Amino acid sequence: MRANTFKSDLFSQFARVGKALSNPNRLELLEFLAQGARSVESLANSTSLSVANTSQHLQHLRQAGLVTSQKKGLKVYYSISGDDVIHLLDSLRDVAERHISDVDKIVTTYLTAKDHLDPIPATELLKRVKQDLVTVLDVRPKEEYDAGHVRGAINIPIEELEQHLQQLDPAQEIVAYCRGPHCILAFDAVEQLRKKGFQAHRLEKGYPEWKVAGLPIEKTISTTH
Amino acid sequence: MRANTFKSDLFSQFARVGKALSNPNRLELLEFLAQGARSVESLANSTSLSVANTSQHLQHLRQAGLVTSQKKGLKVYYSISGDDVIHLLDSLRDVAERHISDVDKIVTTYLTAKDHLDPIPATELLKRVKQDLVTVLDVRPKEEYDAGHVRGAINIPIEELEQHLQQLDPAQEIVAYCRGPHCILAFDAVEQLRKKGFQAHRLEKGYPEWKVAGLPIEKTISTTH
DNA sequence: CTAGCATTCAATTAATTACTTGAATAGATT
DNA sequence: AATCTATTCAAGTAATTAATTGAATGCTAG
Repeated sequence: MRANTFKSDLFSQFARVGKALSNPNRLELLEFLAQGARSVESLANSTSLSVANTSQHLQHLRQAGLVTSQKKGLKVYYSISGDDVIHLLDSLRDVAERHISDVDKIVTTYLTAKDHLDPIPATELLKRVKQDLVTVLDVRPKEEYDAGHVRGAINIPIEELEQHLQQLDPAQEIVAYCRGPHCILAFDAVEQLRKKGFQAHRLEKGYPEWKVAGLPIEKTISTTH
Repeated sequence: MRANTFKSDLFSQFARVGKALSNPNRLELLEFLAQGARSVESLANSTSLSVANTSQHLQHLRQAGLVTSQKKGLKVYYSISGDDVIHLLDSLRDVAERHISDVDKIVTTYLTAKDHLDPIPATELLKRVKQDLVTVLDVRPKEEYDAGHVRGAINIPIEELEQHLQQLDPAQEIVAYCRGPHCILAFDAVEQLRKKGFQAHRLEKGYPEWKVAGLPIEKTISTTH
């Protein structure tokens, strides 16, 4: 029957994308890639995976159409295929957050702060930035910041925050962001900053969402090497 | 390390949703459920699955938060958990369509018509409806039409289309829709109608997308039974 | 053109998943 | 209370998936 094989062929294709999203390690790789292109080795170092295993997962993702790869010199760089993939990941997290009660349990178990630290939406941040009311703080590793960040944001990786507090104006509100709505770095940063007396908030989502919304970004220019 | 178990715990939760989307049969069940609530038996009849197997898949979906169940009399009715799930499914299909070349291959293999039969977007249909320029045709089974349909649409299930052509005004444009952007029913309907000399087009997406966009719908009132 | 490096491939093992079959449960109907 | 009906549970098999290890490939730079 024409209609039935068409249907099952199509659902099998859609399921390939679902399969790619069905492994926690692959989801972590996608979150890293959403920040910018990365080599296999670099990804393996950022996760707890072996290089060979990382490579296999990346190929799985590529076959599902979620990432693309490009060889540059000795290294192979993987990137997210498009903005639609960022939206898909956002949708996935959104559904999980709304309908799986364990997600909320995990967040409240690991984070002491109440009501998720009052996240502020991107549009609101943009407004305050224009009035010069806030310091925007990117707490991701330098590598990710360099690959692209919210325009005007300063970068203090979370591990260095305590040592570099003097870079921050105690009189001005701070809005911290990182990789996405559930990335712990910004949560941690806000907690630390509040303890030190700063007025700190978390950006509702992360850099990838800011970028695909078409909001202003900038990159650290890298010289050819 | 606090951050790492938080992260892997969270990604494991998100992966549960991915897992639920990783099986073609579950995706088909979700597509049916997106049309309206359905009993296990009814879903088993609409698919090629046994009742026990259908039940297991539905439980898998429920554990991932994608569907909810409610017992009414003898039967258990399953429903989509929320609009966010419809968006997730749309996002999934969108990514697959854009980045997996096989998807386009399948569509063009099974469908002779060129450029996917000129789909018209929902906003455009709404405009033409207001000017009374089109007949909106729902070609899904009556059960799905009754559970909810585009306001003003008439229902002729695809198998009955050939016998009921006299219900359609040959002078007016026809826009056909069904379960979603890749549902074959509307493709078939447009093909059939064009052969008979009608000016027919396909609605770009299906009923679930129309509904979650907040566009006007209506339901067939069912008496209690 | 050889040595070194990043990535991929191939083979294996352990774990998970899909589906079938038949029995069990929990409500509704007689 | 006994029976019927829709769904779920439980056990078993076949198939798929994740991760490890070590070898192979394909560039690059000396």
